Amino acid sequence: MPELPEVERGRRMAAAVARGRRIERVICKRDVIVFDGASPRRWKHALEGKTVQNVSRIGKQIWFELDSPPHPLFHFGMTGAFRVPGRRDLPLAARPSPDPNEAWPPRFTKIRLFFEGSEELVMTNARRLGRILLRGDPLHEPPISRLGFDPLLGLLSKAEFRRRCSQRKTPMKSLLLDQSFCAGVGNWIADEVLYQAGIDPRRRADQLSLEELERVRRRLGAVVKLAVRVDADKSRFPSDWLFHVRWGKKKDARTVEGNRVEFVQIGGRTSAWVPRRQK
DNA sequence: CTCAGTGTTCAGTG
DNA sequence: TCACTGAACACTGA
Repeated sequence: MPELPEVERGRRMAAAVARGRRIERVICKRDVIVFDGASPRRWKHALEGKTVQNVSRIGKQIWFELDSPPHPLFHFGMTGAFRVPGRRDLPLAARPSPDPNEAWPPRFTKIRLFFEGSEELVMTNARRLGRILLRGDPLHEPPISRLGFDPLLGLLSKAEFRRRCSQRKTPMKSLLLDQSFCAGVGNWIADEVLYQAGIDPRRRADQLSLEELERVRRRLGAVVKLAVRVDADKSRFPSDWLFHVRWGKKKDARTVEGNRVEFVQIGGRTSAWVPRRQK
């Protein structure tokens, strides 16, 4: 379930386990898709004995800075996640009491990293749309080099945001999802931002007024910041967010704040919006 | 059995 | 070449 806030939670979890520690052992599943052709042997060789200096994130990409290249880069896709034993990976409020029968390593584990101090970090990926890659200079190579601004680390200025939006004829919803424009936004964040900004998601980016664009920019910054502050724990998202009604089946008869929620396909993605509030 | 899905990429179109 | 669209990818869970 990874958009920027969930990925940032993953980054923090990984940092807590890995930062400053030496990688003692690596176990990789053979998966040509997720590892983009790299063999388990190559991964073992690249990581074992190295120390993790830092864990960084831009958009939905996470990478470890090791003491020497290549550096591992993780992308969760639609279903990926970091896990650590004992459900310590879940947000506090959502953490069930420890289950002694919990399967470990979890189903769909792709890589297990064992650190000094008996720490373990696992990445799972059920639907194999995630990627685990090695990069010599992660920041300056794809996929990271192709990313646009990260709304948490570097929200664009009003003028620059306006300038870039004014050259795009695509629907505002599609633009927000474009990782080369804005890194880390996914389907729920885009819908939430447009709902809070009061903008019809189908409207072309270049046709929003300056005042409307500024509302979008501000809500983008605010939604992401708040979601990260509560560690992507949805139960702590404000109760008036569209988020709480956008999921699941039975799309008819849903409301937020008494207003009807509609669903429409935009750029191939289901978009939830509220005609009464979004013009 | 069918279909949608918190993501990305790439071929095809104008 | 550019901007944009839609299908494909892979597989689970409803």
